[in-house]
Amino acid sequence: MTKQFDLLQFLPFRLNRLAAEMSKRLHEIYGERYGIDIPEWRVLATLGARNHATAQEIVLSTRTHKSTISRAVSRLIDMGWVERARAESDRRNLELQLTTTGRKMHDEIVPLVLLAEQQIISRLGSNLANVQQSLAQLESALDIGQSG
Amino acid sequence: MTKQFDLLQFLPFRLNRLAAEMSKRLHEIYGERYGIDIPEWRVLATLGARNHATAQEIVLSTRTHKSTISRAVSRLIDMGWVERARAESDRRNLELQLTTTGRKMHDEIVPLVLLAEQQIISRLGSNLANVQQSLAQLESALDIGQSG
DNA sequence: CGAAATTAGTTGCAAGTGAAACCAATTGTG
DNA sequence: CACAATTGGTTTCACTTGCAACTAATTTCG
Repeated sequence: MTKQFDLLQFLPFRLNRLAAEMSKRLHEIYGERYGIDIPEWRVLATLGARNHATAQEIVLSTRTHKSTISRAVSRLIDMGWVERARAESDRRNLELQLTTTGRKMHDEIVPLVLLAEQQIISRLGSNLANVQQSLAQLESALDIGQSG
Repeated sequence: MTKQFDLLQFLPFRLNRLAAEMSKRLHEIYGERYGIDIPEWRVLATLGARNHATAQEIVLSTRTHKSTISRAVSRLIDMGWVERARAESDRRNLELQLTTTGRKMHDEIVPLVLLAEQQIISRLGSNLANVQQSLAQLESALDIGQSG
């Protein structure tokens, strides 16, 4: 018999469990109230921060599959939150940006998710800096660039 | 305009991205070589550590949905890695345990995944203790019990 | 004892996802 | 200039998953 293996101490498992629990809580907020899912939220948040971006840029910065982003963008366009136009520079590129409505929704949702994050963060107390540092170290160990 | 929201610094997003990257790397090891997926691996690892358990116990300790565990167990039984028998004590319970083959596969796979974990961990260097502590703090902040 | 409630596990169904094939527009090169 | 190669994005398909409804075995309690 090999040395006992402890799943509960296994790094990938712990990360998975933390991420699943956190996503679930978040989605309870923006999912129910605004009818969007996680990929749509990521698009919204990215466009909110950048003002405009192509789908490809969103793919890279969020590390989400391009077909997932494509579908999320389509839905946001259907909802009237996002608009799309061919870029002048390279007409293959479709520049995305929030509509007035999209901006309004973004500005409404962001404080809610920040509040939810804050509730977790507050429970970390003085360990917050430590945790943030650890996340950065893990990202670095996994070659996940800071900017995507 | 609200204060800019930075997705890349957002705790849930970072956890998701870390977990996704880690799972992907792990699955490249046991998935390709042994033809099992993540839920099956979780069942295997749990039974390997406990010798026997019910599906419900695996559900609780891995925090995986019971239908997912049910299907993973079925496949492992089909593969001849796990066997099942009604418990004497409470005949609703189906006690699961590894077969001889299952134990052999477990003992083969565990060193491989531990090696993969070790490669990440080694890149954390002296920060390892710090990271482990942070994970425990996050688990605690999210009310994820240590034992499931 | 027997009906109602409880608990373990399975399965049908609908929704979401990634891989790969595909389409569209542009750019590079002979 | 035309055609191959590249790049951005979409869609089809197969698969996974969670939820909810279900079956089965057991326990509780009038």
